[in-house]
Amino acid sequence: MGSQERRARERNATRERILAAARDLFVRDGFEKVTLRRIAEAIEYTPAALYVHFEDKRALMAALCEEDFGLLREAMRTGDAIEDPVERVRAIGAAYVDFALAHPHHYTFMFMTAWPTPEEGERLDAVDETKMIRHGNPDEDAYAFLRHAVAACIEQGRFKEPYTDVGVVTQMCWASAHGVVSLFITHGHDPWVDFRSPQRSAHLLLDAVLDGMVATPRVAGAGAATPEAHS
Amino acid sequence: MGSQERRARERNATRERILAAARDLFVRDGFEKVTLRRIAEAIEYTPAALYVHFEDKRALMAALCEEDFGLLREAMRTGDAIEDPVERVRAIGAAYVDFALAHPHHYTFMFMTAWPTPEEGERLDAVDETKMIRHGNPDEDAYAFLRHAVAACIEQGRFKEPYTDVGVVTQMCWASAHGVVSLFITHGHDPWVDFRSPQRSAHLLLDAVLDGMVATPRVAGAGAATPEAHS
DNA sequence: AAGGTAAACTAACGACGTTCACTGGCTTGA
DNA sequence: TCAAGCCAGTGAACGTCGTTAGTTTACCTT
Repeated sequence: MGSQERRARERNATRERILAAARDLFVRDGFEKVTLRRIAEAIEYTPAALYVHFEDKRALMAALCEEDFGLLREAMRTGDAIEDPVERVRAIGAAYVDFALAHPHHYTFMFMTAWPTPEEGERLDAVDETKMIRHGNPDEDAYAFLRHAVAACIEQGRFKEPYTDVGVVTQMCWASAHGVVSLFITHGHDPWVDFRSPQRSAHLLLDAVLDGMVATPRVAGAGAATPEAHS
Repeated sequence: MGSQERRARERNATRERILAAARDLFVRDGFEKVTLRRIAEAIEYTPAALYVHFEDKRALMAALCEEDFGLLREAMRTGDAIEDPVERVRAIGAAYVDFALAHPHHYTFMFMTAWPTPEEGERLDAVDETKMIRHGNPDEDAYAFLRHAVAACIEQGRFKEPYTDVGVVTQMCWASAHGVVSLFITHGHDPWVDFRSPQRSAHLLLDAVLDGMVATPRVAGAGAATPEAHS
């Protein structure tokens, strides 16, 4: 019977309707306005109905972001074709920044929300696998992607000492992009700080960092270390 | 009569007791565990009593952080004696990072929490002055402090093109420190990212950035651009 | 001693996430 | 064909939260 499949399809459809309603509120009003009751109301359901499709609110939000963070993964592959690893890192950073600024609420949720640390008691057992994967995977992907590009830089001897630890350098690059966009998201509209274009700041910062790390800043290379490349 | 003064003193004392109880919960359990009801219970008061001393929860939290952020201001003055402006920026960054890692909950609240943006309707009138000052002032101070050091660098021609915009360069430096510590705070304990010492990463990042911006990286100067200065 | 002031209390409101017993329509198998 | 069972969704409640209005209580002033 295809009826089972139809049921599964219907189930998935309402799941998607829930996520769509949530995304609607999320993108428009931000994280704290997304309420199970509001989501339910939007699709003319009862709040309790959402628990048929998601374990809890956090799982719902995670699923929502996981969907949209496919875009980040895809965007970061922009640099795939670039053979020069330093330029690839630069391209990845630019894509990352563009994504963050295009989806500030998602970005806030995924990269700027400190989840309650597993409280001593609840270790491997209580924290079930799906939760870990849901939360960790999307950006692990992105992280691994950046790390791979950084590793290529180091393997080719493009970075001088002491910038030869893949983990540390990856975090430095990540932090450069994250630092600019997250500051802009939280303080970009504060009146007391004259915020310029975050894109420009981020590009300049990544340029400066890479310029500071490359072994031979102004040698033939591939034009890798000329900050004027971005305006 | 000194009775008025005594009343004021008593009033201030309970205000401090409230803040102390809040800080206790805050430092130990983090932001979302700090509840007006819990604070009140800790000092054997009723939740409603807190509204005699603070306008609302946010004002209470802001007052709490404002107190402790005096430490940040003080810590950042460490570099005051350093005459070389680039080195001063480096010292400021180091103090900033140390503070953030020493007070992660405070740091999260002040620099990583996106406040609800003034919603179109409520502009200059609705958002009253005290709120603005309470929120903006502590880190504006720190921001102005960093900005001043950066301006000295630029005035002395220490940074090459295109790193000559005080605002942009200040934000780049700020973002470098903030990027590392905020990533560490949110993702430092995630199993899927092998986080190294955030201090080391932050120092290296700031070194790389400054190294990438200084006009003549390896010239007599003042040893300003040797990343090995920090391990 | 009477009146005023202000800190603190009692009690409640509305909104939140979450739970649990239930219902009603659909699928299934005899 | 019809009883059994499954399961998406309901209704009502629980405990928590921030916040408010009205009231009490203790002290100060006159």
